[in-house]
Amino acid sequence: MDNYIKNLLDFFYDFSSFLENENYISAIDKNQISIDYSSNNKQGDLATNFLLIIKRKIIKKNFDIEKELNKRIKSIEFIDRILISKNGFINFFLKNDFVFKKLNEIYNKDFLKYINYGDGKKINVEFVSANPTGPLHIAHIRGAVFGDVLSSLYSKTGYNVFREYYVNDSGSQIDKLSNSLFKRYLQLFGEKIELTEDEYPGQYLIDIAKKIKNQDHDKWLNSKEEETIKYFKNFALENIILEIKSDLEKINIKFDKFTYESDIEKSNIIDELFKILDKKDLLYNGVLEKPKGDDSDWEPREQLLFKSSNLLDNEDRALKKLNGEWTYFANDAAYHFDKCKRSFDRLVNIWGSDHIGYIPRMYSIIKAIKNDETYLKILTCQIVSLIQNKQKIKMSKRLGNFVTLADVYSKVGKDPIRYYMISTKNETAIDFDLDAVIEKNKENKVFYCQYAYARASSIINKANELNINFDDYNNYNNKEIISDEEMKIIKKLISYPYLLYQSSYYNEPHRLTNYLEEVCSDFHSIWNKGKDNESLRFIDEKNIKKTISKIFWIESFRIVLKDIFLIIGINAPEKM
RNA sequence: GCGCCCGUAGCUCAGUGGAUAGAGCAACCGCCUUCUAAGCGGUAGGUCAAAUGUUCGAAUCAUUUCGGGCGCGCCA
Repeated sequence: MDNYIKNLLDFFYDFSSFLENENYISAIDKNQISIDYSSNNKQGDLATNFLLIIKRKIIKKNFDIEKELNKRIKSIEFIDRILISKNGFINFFLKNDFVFKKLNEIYNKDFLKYINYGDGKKINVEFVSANPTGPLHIAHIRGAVFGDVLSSLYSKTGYNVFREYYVNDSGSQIDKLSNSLFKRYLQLFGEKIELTEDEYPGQYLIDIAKKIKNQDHDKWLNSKEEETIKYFKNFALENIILEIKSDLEKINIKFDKFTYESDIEKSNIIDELFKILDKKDLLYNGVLEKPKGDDSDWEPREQLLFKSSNLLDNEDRALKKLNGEWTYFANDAAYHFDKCKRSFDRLVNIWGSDHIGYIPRMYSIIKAIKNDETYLKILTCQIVSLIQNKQKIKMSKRLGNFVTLADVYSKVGKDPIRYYMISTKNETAIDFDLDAVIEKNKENKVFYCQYAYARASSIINKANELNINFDDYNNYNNKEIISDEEMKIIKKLISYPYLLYQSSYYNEPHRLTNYLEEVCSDFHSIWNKGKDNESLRFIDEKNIKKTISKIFWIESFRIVLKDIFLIIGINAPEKM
């Protein structure tokens, strides 16, 4: 949190303690006191609800709280004056000198010291983790971008971030994948063999089969079955994972580690975890209740269960399949145990909304291991529906009609994808109208913000050409040469560190794009005022003093924009 | 049936205890002899799904109802 906001909060904590100690008011919940940037800056720069909180708690009515407040507030050096509104808000006006001092911190990129809220802690962010049974499609992009931007945001706010992808390269889905690939290979040799309904029909497996044919020719037509299956499985996985990595790189996403489920299975980490669970009396052999929904082929069977209902889940969960293999959950639990052991201070998972039902059991595992309910945080992304020809497209892997990341990338490019995917709150389901994004750039606000950056850059370049030197800036009295509109944008710029803090704290990167659009709108507006009125232009060669004070905030504006662009992973073009 | 998410302008979405509910797109009217018009200014557009409650104050919290989405076996 930026220090002056904290100072102000502390002031009101102290003030309320004073009022309580003197029995002017009864005890209040201090957490209810808030300091916010005002939505309407005519009423002030910051506001607090303090008086509203204590309103009902007043004991001694003859004590003039406002008078006492006015007296004490003078001790805060950055407050120019306060204004108490009719409805009870206390509005603060910042001193101009202070505002320019904070702007100077932005200009000197000296603001990060206020937002070191991660304090160097190690945080592991697991995201995407799409099954390697096919290329990434539109639904995966959201989680990918969200996880990546959130990670950058954590870095920015002082965390030591580790990006990780969990590859489910094991289990029956992978067997189906290699079977599908083998059938495609056989088809290339004219064999009349069809995929079953639950196998993978996408074109990508035909392409991979062709690769095998080109490389090995008919080698696998008559080989030993066991060897063949193994070969096709590895070949499919290797190729698909490579493609996934390359797709992610297209939109600038890189991981520090890919962890493979098959490696977890091979290690003894599952046994290790189970010893712990057993010691805590959380394992037993039992029969699960009959499921709701479709239960046509269900029959009661005894199996190894995790007593998650004792922890944070509403029922117990299976760990072992009837055929003796571990369930997906057992492996994933072991994987999380492994992450716990790798000395991270926090774990964050980004999951698709289709895994929401799975959250309580994973929290239960972490609680069993760490006895800490905050160690792991699972965030979910709601689905992205694709709109084409004004209609929602139902995507299905089985039908093979999903739109891939590569498709979307080739049509709109990296920046619009990233910007769009991050500008909506992760828990809102979104409709992605591909036609609109392709046809009209305007539909995507990324260009609006980048254009503001390009315009600002052109000013700076021109100033450089004119050899205008910013060093004297702090000697000037800027009040007289900065307009109200410019003051407004400057005040928004100095709130940037607080924005970073809040976005990181609430895990909400979309706050960044909201802020961007606001500040860019202000900038475009000021720019156009200079078109109508020459005296409002940024560069005036006859008045270098005025020019420098304008350029100073424009450069600060660029610094903030570039900083945000970097976090959300888009380009900062100096020309458009 | 149960769990989670959502319902805000014609469309896509912000706002999630605070002041007169916002933006973009679409519509309409203006602004390029100009530091970049991918821009700006203006007009129009709202029962914040509904009801009740909590509160000094509710789009925001609680309860209920309606509507939509995603889940709910030993799949992954």
